[in-house]
Amino acid sequence: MYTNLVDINKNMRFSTKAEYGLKAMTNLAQCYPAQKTIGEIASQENISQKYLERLMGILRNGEVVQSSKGKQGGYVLSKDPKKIPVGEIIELLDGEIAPMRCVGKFCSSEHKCPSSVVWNKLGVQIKKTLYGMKLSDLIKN
Amino acid sequence: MYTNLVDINKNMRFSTKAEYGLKAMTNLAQCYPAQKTIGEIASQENISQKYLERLMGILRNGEVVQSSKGKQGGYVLSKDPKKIPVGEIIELLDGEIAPMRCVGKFCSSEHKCPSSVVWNKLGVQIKKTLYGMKLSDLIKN
DNA sequence: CTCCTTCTTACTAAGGTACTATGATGATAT
DNA sequence: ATATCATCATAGTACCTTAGTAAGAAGGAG
Repeated sequence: MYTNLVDINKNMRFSTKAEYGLKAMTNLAQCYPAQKTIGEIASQENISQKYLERLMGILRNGEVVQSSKGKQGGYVLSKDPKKIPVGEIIELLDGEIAPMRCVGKFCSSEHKCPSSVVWNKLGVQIKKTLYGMKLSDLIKN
Repeated sequence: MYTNLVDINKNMRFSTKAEYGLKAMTNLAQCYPAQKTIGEIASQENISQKYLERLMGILRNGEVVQSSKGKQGGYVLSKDPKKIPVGEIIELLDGEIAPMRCVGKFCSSEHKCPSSVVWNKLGVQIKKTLYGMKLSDLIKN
């Protein structure tokens, strides 16, 4: 028997950055258009506050949230949850979605390997799915 | 600016195991029902032979290929390429596809987080896409 | 018996994730 | 002003996975 080279897929999986970021965003969506502090979000979603600070920084650079400093500071969504696609949040945090590295690096357009069809088709599917869902679809009210 | 916590997505990407394995399988599909040695496949697809040996072992355990040892030995597909879904090969090599760990570990069925909707929906989509494609779809003839 | 294959385990370098630690910066209430 | 409370930013670390390499055992064909 092979030693467990394979057990459960760690590939083809989003990081906790995406998980935490999406949780924080849905949390903010639920109180939109009110604001909240990172401390509140972190404790409600059970995320390390310090780690979440960094993630929120990325989301702020990506302009899906706005922040205000100092006392009475906090975070707000910068748009209506109906207008924020889930895919945008995930790609901000995890980088562009591309299920395989062979995009222009190994497989150039002249020397395409047959399996590249799979990765391209899948990439399109994933993006379509994630950009079709909006933040507002994730909250019950 | 944040130091490049994020640059290009390394998550949500298949490993080279899946890449190499799929290349090897399409290679075998092209000469089906003839057999080939690992050495031939490795050099044609530009993969480390030793590494490929291990991957082929996984595929053999998964019963998508059959092997014969010794001189005149080699590998054959165990079924017609039309009957081998791409998803089967990938899941053998990379493990079961689940885009987020929250399947039964953190999010139990009673305490579902809103974002789990995303991961579940996406997982279904990905599997549908990958099991819809057969090995025969990847070869031109 | 000796080639030529597949089969198996053990090991390792490089790199990424998921944080923690430490503090700077800035707004507000007193 | 100054204490307080929040965001903003950099540096460092423990752990784990990937993507191999190294070394050889097992077994069939001639």
